[in-house]
Amino acid sequence: MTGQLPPRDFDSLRAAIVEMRATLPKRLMQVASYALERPDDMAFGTTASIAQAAEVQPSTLVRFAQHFGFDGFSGLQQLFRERLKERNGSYEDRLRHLESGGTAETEGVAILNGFLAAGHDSLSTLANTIDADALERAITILARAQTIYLVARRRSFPIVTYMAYAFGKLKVPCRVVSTSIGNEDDLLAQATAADAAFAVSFSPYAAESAAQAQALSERGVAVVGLTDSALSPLAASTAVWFELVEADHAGFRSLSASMAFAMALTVGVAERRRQA
Amino acid sequence: MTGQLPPRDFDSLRAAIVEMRATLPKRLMQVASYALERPDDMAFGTTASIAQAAEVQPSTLVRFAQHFGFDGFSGLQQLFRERLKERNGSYEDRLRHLESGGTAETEGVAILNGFLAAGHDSLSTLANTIDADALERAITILARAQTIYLVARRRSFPIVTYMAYAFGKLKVPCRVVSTSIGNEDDLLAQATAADAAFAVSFSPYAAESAAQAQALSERGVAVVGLTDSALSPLAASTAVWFELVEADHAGFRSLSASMAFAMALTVGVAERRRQA
DNA sequence: CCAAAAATAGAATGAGCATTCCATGAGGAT
DNA sequence: ATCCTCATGGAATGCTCATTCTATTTTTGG
Repeated sequence: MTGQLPPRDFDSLRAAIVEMRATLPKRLMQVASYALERPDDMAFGTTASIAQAAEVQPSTLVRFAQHFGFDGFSGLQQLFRERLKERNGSYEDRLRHLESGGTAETEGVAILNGFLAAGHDSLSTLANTIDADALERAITILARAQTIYLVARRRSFPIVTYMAYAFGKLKVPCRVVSTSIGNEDDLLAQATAADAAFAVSFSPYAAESAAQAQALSERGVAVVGLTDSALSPLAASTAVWFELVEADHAGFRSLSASMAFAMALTVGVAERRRQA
Repeated sequence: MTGQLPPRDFDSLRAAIVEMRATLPKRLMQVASYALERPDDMAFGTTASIAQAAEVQPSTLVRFAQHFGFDGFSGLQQLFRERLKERNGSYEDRLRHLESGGTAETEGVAILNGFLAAGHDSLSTLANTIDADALERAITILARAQTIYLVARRRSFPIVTYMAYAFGKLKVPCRVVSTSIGNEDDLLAQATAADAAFAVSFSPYAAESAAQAQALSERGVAVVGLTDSALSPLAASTAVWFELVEADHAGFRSLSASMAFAMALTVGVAERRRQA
């Protein structure tokens, strides 16, 4: 490709990269990923700083640029700079475009916008209602635990699935109390007062989740709860619980705020354990 | 002014310039005018190029910067660069606002606010980048399917878990291609051209997801993809794919926007099927 | 399994950069 | 009028940058 004309703008470059995806050598691919992932940094950085961030050699950046027909890295970087400038200039344009486009909105986009609006609402509500003390206590409880038991069903299940994934990455021992073998009770029987649990249950409440939270609580295992109402059966048997109401769109709720909360709790716990 | 602290952001600088308007020497005034008039060029230019454009000496630019408390021109230029970045996404803006406003903020709340800001940002980005046509096509493909196969691993797994739950409620036949029995291939072997699949894969991409999406695609099953980069191995074997980049907080990403998108797609498909 | 080709890492290089320095010029006070 | 102060122009400087070069590793093709 070296002999050809270089892409004229950022979108062309993007297209060229996508097209060559299959044939691009390893390191050049690394640069390509970084370039598309963090275009702002590409615009401002130097070969040295970008190379370090992308974990390649500075010379690789030059080879990458030449691979796409540029003289050197500088020519490539110009594309990223112009992109930033243009984004700025046409900012109002884009807003207007969104507004006008809003009239000819397809049904799919209308639904998506509904969920996006609901997501914003949920996140804002959570920001305003969060109890800082409760959050600290919850982090303390979970950070102290030997093993964290994660209890959830149905709609709440994805939340603990994600937490389990993140905890795993962070080397925090946890177990999802799940049911494909049907040995949940055996699993829970292993929990001791040195452990802790995190239980999630949204309306309509799954009876098992509440029952398991209660069982754990009675055996001296501290339970942190996440639910959507003070009347939730979960609230009764938790040491700390949080109320989180996801805004709904047309009767359906997404998990936008719950996921943000779950990640905050997960990272908070890992951070606390790291400090200790 | 030379001894004082430099302005922290572009607006502060602007205010400082306006305030000193009367007492600023002639050449420094010239620089000030140029800086406010063409901030983009200030962000990208070199002392030489800017000096020429503003019709002053390079050293005047340095003196100008020092006059406002910076070490040199580079520190001043940083303000103009950050201004350009922030215009694009208000994420960092908001984070800094949260930082400055939250005086007695506990660590847990700080982390949560980070994820909330990231969530808002992700949702906004999704709203701005969604391709309405692609969404309609995806809904059409999935609505026509006899059975929808859901492919995802690791971080993406909670998304399809939730979709499976919601599809179940909505009486749309679907199957999560998951692995506790290890019969994934047998499961996929049942898929025909009358079916369709939805595959999710975020970096770092799980090889199995991409492979399964490709296998399905090769057998005539239309695949709708959700990923975070045009370079994702998933993009190669999909009939329609969406790029969704979750903003991160301290290197961790939540699934706020992904969940909103998943629900929009789910409800959109159910709605389309109801109409047909 | 080997040879040829391509890709890569890392040091070397030269150009261009921000910055400093100093001589000169302008303006105001005594 | 003469000094003093501060702004200015422009050359000098040292440093960082993008780029090139070469030895080595990895990949490709017979």
